Amino acid sequence: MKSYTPDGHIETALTEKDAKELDIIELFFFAYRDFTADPDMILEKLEFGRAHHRVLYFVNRKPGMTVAELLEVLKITKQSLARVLKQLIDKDHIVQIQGPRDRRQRELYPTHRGRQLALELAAPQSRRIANALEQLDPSKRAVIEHFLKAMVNPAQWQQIDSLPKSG
Amino acid sequence: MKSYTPDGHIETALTEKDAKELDIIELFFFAYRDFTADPDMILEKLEFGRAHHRVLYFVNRKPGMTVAELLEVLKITKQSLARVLKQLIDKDHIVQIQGPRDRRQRELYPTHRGRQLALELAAPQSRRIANALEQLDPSKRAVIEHFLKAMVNPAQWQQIDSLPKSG
DNA sequence: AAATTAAGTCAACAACACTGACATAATCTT
DNA sequence: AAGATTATGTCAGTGTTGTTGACTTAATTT
Repeated sequence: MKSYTPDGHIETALTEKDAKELDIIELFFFAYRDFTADPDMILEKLEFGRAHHRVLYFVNRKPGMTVAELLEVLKITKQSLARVLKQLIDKDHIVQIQGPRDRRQRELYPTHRGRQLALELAAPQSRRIANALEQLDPSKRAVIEHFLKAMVNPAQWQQIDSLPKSG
Repeated sequence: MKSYTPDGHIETALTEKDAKELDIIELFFFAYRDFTADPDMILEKLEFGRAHHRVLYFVNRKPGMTVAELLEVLKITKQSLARVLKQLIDKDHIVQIQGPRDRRQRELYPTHRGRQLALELAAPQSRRIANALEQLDPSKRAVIEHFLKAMVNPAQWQQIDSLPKSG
């Protein structure tokens, strides 16, 4: 059914017959694109980028996190983290405190400003999610969460589970 | 309940009480991180990046797409697309054909090689999704699709709807 | 005392995005 | 037919976010 042209190019679209789950592959792309676009606009005004957002987010979710833990979650190198973290510290969004048990470690905490910004950045994302869930009946929430968690490598579920629940 | 320390840093974690849907915010982050990691490994060997993947994907999904259409979907500038597209053309994954109606346009088509690579890149992503769905009963598939579509800006639903269905 | 670990730093580099300016060819408008 | 607009391509410069590799410092472990 794949139609070839004289010069060898393909005119037939790739569809579900060729590869499964294409619809979800592209929905995931579009959803993530728009999901990140909202905070990006806020960050631009502060001369921060998406990398700053990620650091700020996780430090707020787990205050006292060490540098090594953060690197594990973000899956980037310490040199890459260094620049971004330095800027967040300089602009008084995060502070580093020498680890009490092991004084080589640096525990990361948000300042009041850092907490405020994290909340401001979370707001449009919460709104987008709440809006998407509203169109579903409440029992469906668990389905979404289960699906998303199953999309994550099981080896890293521990990262998710280590974050605090609603409390 | 927010506990301040003498020097002003915050030790209390950000939780659902402070901002809604945090669990889905972070699940979305982790899921997308791992979802893109699989094709990234394949691309590395070919000296391609994630940008090449996105171009190749959409050209395969809608052969004959023009440059302008692609820019709209990817939300990048033509200068940014140029480099990546040139490399895909040089390495014989995509061809450009002068538009038959409007000869200013360049219609983009995958070559056989380009189709093969698109399939190879889609494979691990399909597998990951199929595996995540397997743990749910089949009726739940529609719930996921509905949720993901609702996460996309309605103004861009037309981009999703313009892609070919299984047919 | 020696080895290892946590973190920081310097330097070079690459991918992928951006802005602004300009060129060419084709189409549309008047 | 002339002029304006459109689709694409290209050149040059810049910024963010990532990489590798090498080295330092201080603290902890062996």
